[in-house]
Amino acid sequence: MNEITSPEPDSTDQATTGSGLIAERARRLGLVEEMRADGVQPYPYRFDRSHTLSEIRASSGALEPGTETTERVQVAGRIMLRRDTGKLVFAQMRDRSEEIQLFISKAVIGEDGFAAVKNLDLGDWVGAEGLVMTTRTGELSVKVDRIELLAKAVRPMPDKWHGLSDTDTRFRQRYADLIVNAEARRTFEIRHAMISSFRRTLDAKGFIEVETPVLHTEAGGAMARPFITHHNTLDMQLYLRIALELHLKRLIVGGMERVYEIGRIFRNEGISTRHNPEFTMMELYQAFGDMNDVMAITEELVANAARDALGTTVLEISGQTVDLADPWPRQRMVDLASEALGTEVHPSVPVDRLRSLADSIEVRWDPKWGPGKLVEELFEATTEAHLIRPTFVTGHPVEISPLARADRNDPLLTERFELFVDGRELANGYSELNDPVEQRLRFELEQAAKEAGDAERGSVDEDYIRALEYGMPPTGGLGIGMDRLAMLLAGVDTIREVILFPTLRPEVIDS
RNA sequence: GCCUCUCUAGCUCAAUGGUAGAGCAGUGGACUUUUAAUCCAUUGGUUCAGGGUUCGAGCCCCUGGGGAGGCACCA
Repeated sequence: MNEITSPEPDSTDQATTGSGLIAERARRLGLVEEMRADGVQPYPYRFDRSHTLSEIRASSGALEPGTETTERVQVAGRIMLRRDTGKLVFAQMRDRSEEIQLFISKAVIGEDGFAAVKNLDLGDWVGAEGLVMTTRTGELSVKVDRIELLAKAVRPMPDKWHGLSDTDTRFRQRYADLIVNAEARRTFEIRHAMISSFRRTLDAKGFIEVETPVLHTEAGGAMARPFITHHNTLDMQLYLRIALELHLKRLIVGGMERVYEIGRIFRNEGISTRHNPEFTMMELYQAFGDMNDVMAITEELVANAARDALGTTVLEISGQTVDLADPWPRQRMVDLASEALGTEVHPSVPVDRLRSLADSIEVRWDPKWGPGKLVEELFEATTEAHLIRPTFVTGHPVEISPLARADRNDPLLTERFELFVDGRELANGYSELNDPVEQRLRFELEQAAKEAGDAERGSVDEDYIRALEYGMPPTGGLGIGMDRLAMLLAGVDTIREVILFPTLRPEVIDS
């Protein structure tokens, strides 16, 4: 785009008589000025709408072709298409709910009104008043006798037929994407329906929605590199949270019994089709329960969300037909890895043996890793990508699960599960470790690993230990990656499609 | 961070190393039942940026930038 720094006296005239974006914008701004000169407000303050477009379609969608009704409506929306046959203009109006045709006859609306219609551009917001009718081909329409510009679009819309396809533009200018791409609108409707369904399910079960701090003095509750920020007045370093877990469990200590939070968390790691630096997690904690209780809740939440967002629990996932309402298989991580490798995989297996197994399938390993981490790596390399149908993988090693309670039958494993669907991890939960003495030992192991150079490991959260010392009841906890669940329900293959404004490098915008 | 691909008009896309084009949008004209309306005419370009090779570069090479996919890391 041109600099505005060279305004020759006649540059505006030139722009309006030429073409391209500059001229197009100048032409439309010119129309705005003309309206003002005529005493018409091109950006009025409000409009009284009597019906949404879907309401009209619901009540009058079955009219016979060629019907004239006496039902008067006031509708508002954006002009998406225009078909001008001279003294009769057909315009497609769209609001949030629907699209309906405006039937604008010069004989009905009069000279002045018709002249104003001729000045409308695609993308303009208008309010229109008239009678509901159908054309002789049966198209439901509003026969307009009054029309008012509600907001002038001075920039042209993307291609009316092809929409926007450039991913860069779609994500940077999400507004334009939403205007022209119905798929994008549908995806975010599904996302909303899913989140709203979660709240209904949890509220019905007696869970209380809470909000906990985003700014943390220690980034705990998960293994991830945090974003670091700074508070000026306190002159202290703060971290953006990487999980909701530790604060929510403090609330269980406080006696709230059933809490959940749907919140944004931040991880300073790579970006991919499955990862955005900020993403939305739902975590819940239920007193007196264990991992089995929260696995049941997981199944219910996801099945309900599918029902509410899609009207069905049956999904096509990577070519397989899956009914989310069916119970999901539960398999131990060590069994899956053992089966895949044809030999026993377990944290009790000597670390050298596990390392050579890793070598045999070309999994790179770090000498700092213990047997537990190696078990997880072996599972991920052999099995994770093949878990298409929803599957609970259980029994993660203690070494990689510092906040989960040890398995009542196997001290090297925990009562933990992760839910995998379509090869992606979607949820994580466990029987929460509530013994303050053991929790301190686990934290100390984390801290030692961190000091040995593993930036993703944790440290000792003294306040959290103090909370546990007051006594935390037996508790089941769950975290669900809401973006990934939205991907599953919407059937899209990148997380950017379910995040309205995904993280991108800054754009250089010239004027 | 590494590898591969990609970037052309407002949008969607063409263009053997040889005059940068089309459709949509826009402009002018015709048309009172269209459905991406149609028909006639027409405006519009720093081909992401900067270098290089060449008689000649949108195209080949180098550097940089944006984006996408994959790997690594992770959820």
